[in-house]
Amino acid sequence: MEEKKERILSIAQKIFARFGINKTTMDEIAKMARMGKATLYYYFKSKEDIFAEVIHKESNILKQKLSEAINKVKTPKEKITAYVLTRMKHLKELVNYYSALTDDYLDHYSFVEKERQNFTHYEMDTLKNILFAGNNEGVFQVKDVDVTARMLTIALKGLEYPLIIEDKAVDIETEINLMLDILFKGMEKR
Amino acid sequence: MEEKKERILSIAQKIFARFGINKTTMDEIAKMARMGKATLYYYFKSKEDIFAEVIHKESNILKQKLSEAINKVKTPKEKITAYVLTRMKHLKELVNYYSALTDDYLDHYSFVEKERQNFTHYEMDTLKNILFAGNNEGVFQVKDVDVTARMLTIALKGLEYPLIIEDKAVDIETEINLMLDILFKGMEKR
DNA sequence: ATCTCGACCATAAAACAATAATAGTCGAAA
DNA sequence: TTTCGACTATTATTGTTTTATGGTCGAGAT
Repeated sequence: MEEKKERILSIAQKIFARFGINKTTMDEIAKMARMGKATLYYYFKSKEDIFAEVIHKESNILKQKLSEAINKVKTPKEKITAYVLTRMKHLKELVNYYSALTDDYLDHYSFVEKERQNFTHYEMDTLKNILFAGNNEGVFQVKDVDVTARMLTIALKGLEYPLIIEDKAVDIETEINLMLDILFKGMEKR
Repeated sequence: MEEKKERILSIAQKIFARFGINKTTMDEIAKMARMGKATLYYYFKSKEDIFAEVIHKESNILKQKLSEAINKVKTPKEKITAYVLTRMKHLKELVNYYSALTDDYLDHYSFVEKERQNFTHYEMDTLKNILFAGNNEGVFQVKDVDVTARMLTIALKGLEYPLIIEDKAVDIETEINLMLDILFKGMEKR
């Protein structure tokens, strides 16, 4: 029954978010889901497997939110702005996924690596498409779309840092907008 | 005798670089310096103290290299390029300092935090000065110098990541130059 | 068949004790 | 002023026992 699986996943998601994969026990998940531990193994192969699915779910949520945000606006500039802001906004909410992307101790799980690559791929693809469209519409004049897309992801990576330490003195959204202003001016056709 | 202190520091620097602060013993340092362990305590208060001075020394080396690189060229654009490339090039060489900036397990040492802040301050100051000069010379037209400088540091922070995993497929220097091209275009007066 | 679980096992983690390493001190001496 | 051997108090390591936990199985419920 797919519905039960979902229930387990959403419970596990919360517990993982709070304690991480190591400090979360199968008994805990089972108890919270009001079922025997053995039952979990009827629906999932292992603890890793549950975690992997949680990560995957969160990853898809983020991708969906990003795609939605992009489609809601028209111009390439708006799309990039929407992308960056949406990414910032939702990434920290998806605790498990975020920790999968950043925590070193999760490196050795192959599914984590797979999910990371998958997202990087999506991110690069999406940004490249926007840049291409911008070029075609005559808004941008980006020579090397690949490099520029990579540059954007690098900048996004850098932005995660102030996001974590959440320095209240800095208004991240304003900051991002000013930063994008410069980037846009650099990419604009003239 | 200040010279002896220097000798101890430069020996400790090498050992710390290889084994980190925890796995380095005072006996080791003493033996390498061909002196009794107790003598170390004549020159330094503690092991932390030695490490702090090593960090401080490396931090100063980096600052000096950066200042040199900047002064060697004239235009603001050249200065920024020189800054970024010099930073990339030398940061990974200064092993102890680099690990102080990045390793979480060093967080609780107050001198590490102090050194981090100190460097961030230097970095922001230096970049801001270049941007100001660029504005005054009519090369740049940067509205908010503070935010732009912060943006540059964020981008630099993001660049550290591909630096660590050193993906051979990407030529970092070329990448940086292309990236700076866009940024310059965005900051240029027109 | 599909699903649930108690009882069970093997392994991994925690707790503990005993031992060894190590940071740091001190007084004597060069 | 500088050096260091001998010492101590702490911290880290190692080996051992105990506990916790991931995962299996077969019996029974639906």
